[in-house]
Amino acid sequence: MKSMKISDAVVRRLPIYLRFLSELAMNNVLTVSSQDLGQKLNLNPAQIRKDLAYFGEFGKKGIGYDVLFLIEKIRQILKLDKTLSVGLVGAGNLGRALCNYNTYLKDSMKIVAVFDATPEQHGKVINNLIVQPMEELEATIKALQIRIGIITVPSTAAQQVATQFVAAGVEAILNFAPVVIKVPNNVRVHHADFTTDLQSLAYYLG
Amino acid sequence: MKSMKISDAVVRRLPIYLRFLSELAMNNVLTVSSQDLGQKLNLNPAQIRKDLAYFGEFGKKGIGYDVLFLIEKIRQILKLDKTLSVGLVGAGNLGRALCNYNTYLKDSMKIVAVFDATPEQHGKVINNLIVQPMEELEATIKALQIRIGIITVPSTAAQQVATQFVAAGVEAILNFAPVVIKVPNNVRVHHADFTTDLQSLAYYLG
DNA sequence: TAGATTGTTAATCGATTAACAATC
DNA sequence: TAGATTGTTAATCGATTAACAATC
Repeated sequence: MKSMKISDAVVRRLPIYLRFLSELAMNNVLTVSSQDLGQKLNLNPAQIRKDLAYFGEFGKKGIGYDVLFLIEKIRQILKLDKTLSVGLVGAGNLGRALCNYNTYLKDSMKIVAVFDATPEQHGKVINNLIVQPMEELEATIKALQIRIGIITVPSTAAQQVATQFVAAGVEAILNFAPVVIKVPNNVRVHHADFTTDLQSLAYYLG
Repeated sequence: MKSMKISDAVVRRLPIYLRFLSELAMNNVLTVSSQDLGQKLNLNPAQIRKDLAYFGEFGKKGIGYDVLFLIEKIRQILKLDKTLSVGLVGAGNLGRALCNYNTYLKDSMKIVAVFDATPEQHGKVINNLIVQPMEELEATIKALQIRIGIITVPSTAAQQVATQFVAAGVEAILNFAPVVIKVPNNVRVHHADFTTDLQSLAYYLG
């Protein structure tokens, strides 16, 4: 069980469970069944039970899952039980917008440094963060122990930024640039490219 | 072949092919093999051939695919050969950032209307678009024949906006709010939620 | 022709769902 | 106890990959 390989599909559902569970907790709901969860999240209850069972026996037969307990467990699984530092490169419109999500991400993650290649941006303040030049990227990432990088630069610069992130020791990258970037096997990349999302949507028009 | 059901996984790769093919075209590359494509896009060549073969015989044995021809075909498949009108609700930081992608989306899609619930936003101009009140949503969507909607409002308002979109005749929705929204079966929703992307990334930290 | 590459079938792999004994 | 719901196995479903004849 311990060393079983968990599929990405499972991992990507965990934050969705977490979010809904947090909402339940805010409403003082104490327990929830896989049936409830499935209904609210448009997922099969068996799938939810299976997803959670990969990591332990979190539920009680006949009762369901304790909301607060499950929140704690999923936080641990996702390594969100401590605050993770995030660095962002690209202080354009999108980058600045993302910086303002810090309040939403709350305790689990925090964007702690912003970089940009254009000198005009340097020194500008975004949500209490000072935009730094690229030359300071490596030193800052190491000093602040940044393990996750966000890329919001134009496509043409994305690969170069990814390479710099990796060289500085970043372990995971969220890439918003509409281009496939390549990194070593030990670094994880997720693509958050809304242009491809939009284009694939068009296929489903009647 | 004509009525074969294409999986979402396939549809979501088509825009990625399209983007890279456009880049090749800009560099005056005339043909490309599935091997080349696979290498550049981190995909299996057999998968690429199979994806494309769902829609027709676009390649030439021994040669590969004609770049311009394939671009045209994928545009047709994705219904991107004519300009699609897009409406956006939520003129916050993220919404404003997305409006500036109009130039990138070029001919295939265009955000043509922006709405917001807060009166302070009404009348403001974003990238040549005037922010309209929600009361005008339905009339504007019908008048401009908007078929795709983007939601960039807070989670608490997302479901309501989705319902309004559907009522106004929108056929596909890209939801940036970190919440699962429900729509009728004939409407397609894609979730573009970077907070869950980020949280699932954390799982892969060493 | 020889080499390259497609389109497609078959094999493999993986993910989802159904079913149900265990049990709260 | 009776009803509800888990954890898990088995069945199903679907997606990816390998292999190769066809052919440019």
